[in-house]
Amino acid sequence: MTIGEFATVTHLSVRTLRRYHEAGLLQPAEIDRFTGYRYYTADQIPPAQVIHRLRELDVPLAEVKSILAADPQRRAQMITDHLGRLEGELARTRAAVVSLERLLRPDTQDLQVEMRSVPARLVAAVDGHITLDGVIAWYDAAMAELDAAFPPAQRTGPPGGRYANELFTHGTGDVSVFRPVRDPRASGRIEVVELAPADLAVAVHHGPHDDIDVTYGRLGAWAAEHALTVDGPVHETYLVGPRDTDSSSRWRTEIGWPIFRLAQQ
Amino acid sequence: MTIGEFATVTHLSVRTLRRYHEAGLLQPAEIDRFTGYRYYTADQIPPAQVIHRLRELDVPLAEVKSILAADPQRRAQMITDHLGRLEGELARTRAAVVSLERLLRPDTQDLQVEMRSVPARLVAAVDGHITLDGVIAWYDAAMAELDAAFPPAQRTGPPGGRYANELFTHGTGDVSVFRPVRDPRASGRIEVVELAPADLAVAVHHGPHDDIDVTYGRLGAWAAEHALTVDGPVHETYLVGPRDTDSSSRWRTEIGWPIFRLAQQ
DNA sequence: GTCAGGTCTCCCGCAGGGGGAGGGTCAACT
DNA sequence: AGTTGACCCTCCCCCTGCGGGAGACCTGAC
Repeated sequence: MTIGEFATVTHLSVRTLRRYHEAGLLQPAEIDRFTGYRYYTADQIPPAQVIHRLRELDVPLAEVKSILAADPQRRAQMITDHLGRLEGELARTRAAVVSLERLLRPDTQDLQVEMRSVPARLVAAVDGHITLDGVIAWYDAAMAELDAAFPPAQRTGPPGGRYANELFTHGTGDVSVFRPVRDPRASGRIEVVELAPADLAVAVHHGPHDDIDVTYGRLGAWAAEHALTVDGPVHETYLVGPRDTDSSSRWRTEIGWPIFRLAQQ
Repeated sequence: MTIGEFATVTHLSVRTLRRYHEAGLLQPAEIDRFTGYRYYTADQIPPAQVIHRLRELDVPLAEVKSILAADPQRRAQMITDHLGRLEGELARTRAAVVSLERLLRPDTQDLQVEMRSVPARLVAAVDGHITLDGVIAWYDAAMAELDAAFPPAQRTGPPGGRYANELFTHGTGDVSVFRPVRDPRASGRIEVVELAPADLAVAVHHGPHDDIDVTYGRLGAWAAEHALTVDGPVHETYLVGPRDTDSSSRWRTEIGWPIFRLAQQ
């Protein structure tokens, strides 16, 4: 079969077939050494269709290649993994829809902002340098480790986190989650850390974190209107979180942004 | 606010803000005429967040721009339209998953292929030149028009369609859907057309059309093994379709591919 | 005045494709 | 045995939305 006939039979475009050849996904059965013409055979139709389906699922070409090269069991695993990623994307899309709706109706109530000086304190913390996509998974794992190491009786306050601004503006940055506990000690990834003191502008975000950036924005607007500059990593304190309630609409997250030169205002 | 501060507050990257400015999505409140420095104000935070959400929903920048420019009612309509498209994508993704599973388990039964000479016949048809994404919507509308013009008593056989191969290989092509009826006559988009005679290789696809290309492929493989060349637009005949049953798994679609020079074999 | 960190513009990269140029090949006609 | 039109080849540029990095300029705190 010539490439055109093969394209007709598989419902792929000629260009796409050439690209798949170049990428090593689908080697033509025969290539004329003199003319460069690609010739395909009927038994290449099923692999072409598998590639087509995987591409419909937005599997990157490189991953398609390794899926095709893997044995059936490993292949099933890779496909399942990818479907899991699609699930995650779907959840994020749903959250964006909900948040967009909220965003488009005008604000009903004003944001309560409080200035607060936080002293230094010793906590059990897990640090990491991570990317924005992985922040949820990383957070869950780190917090689970802290919870396991320090049972409720030893805890002296709600857990918190510090997030470098580059995490949001560049997609990657330093993150730290911590728990204040009676007797902090290192174990596994957990370290004993002294949190630096800070002057914070503090507001509370109600509900799930899908649109927490709205509260960030309002807090930033407040700072701008008061001629203050936000600076340094943001502080989050999980007053009410997934470990405390089943309903994410009841979550309460305190957001604290270090305010530059607050003491000298 | 400088662009960096604004980026921190909105959780957008500096580069992205510059791009949004260039694209005319978000004009900085002030631009220094001498240095080119962009300066933003607090009331630009909400629009920036709306843009952020729309981009999370994969709305193209151009469309974001027109959404922002539209009045609230029209805006809501455009967003609803986009969510409809996302729904469609989701459905297609689900179909691809199901079809991929089918594809990865080996074929259970052979395909029955029949050779058939179809004589010319006069039908009521709707023609169009369409893109692959719009084929379902176009088909539904055209078939509804045919159904309305010719009530069951006047119909003399199942409806059908002809699809140019370029539709699949280049994403756009000529399509025609038709119904054989007792007394074809033109009205609206409906024309009276004489279908050209053809020599077809015919197979029946069972089930929904999500993986109809698998049957196409098997039919193509059959043709290749019999040293025949598929040529010309494919014929589909909807023996059992959505108008005949509630369960898409009971659909039966006859696929006929014109075989080149069959008569001289 | 110095100097680090911000900011500017401009160019290149990525994915996975499409459009088109310019030239060689195939196969069905006369 | 040509001719001719459809096919195929490679190569380059463009699209989207973003990131990386270079080189130059600006800002503001010491």
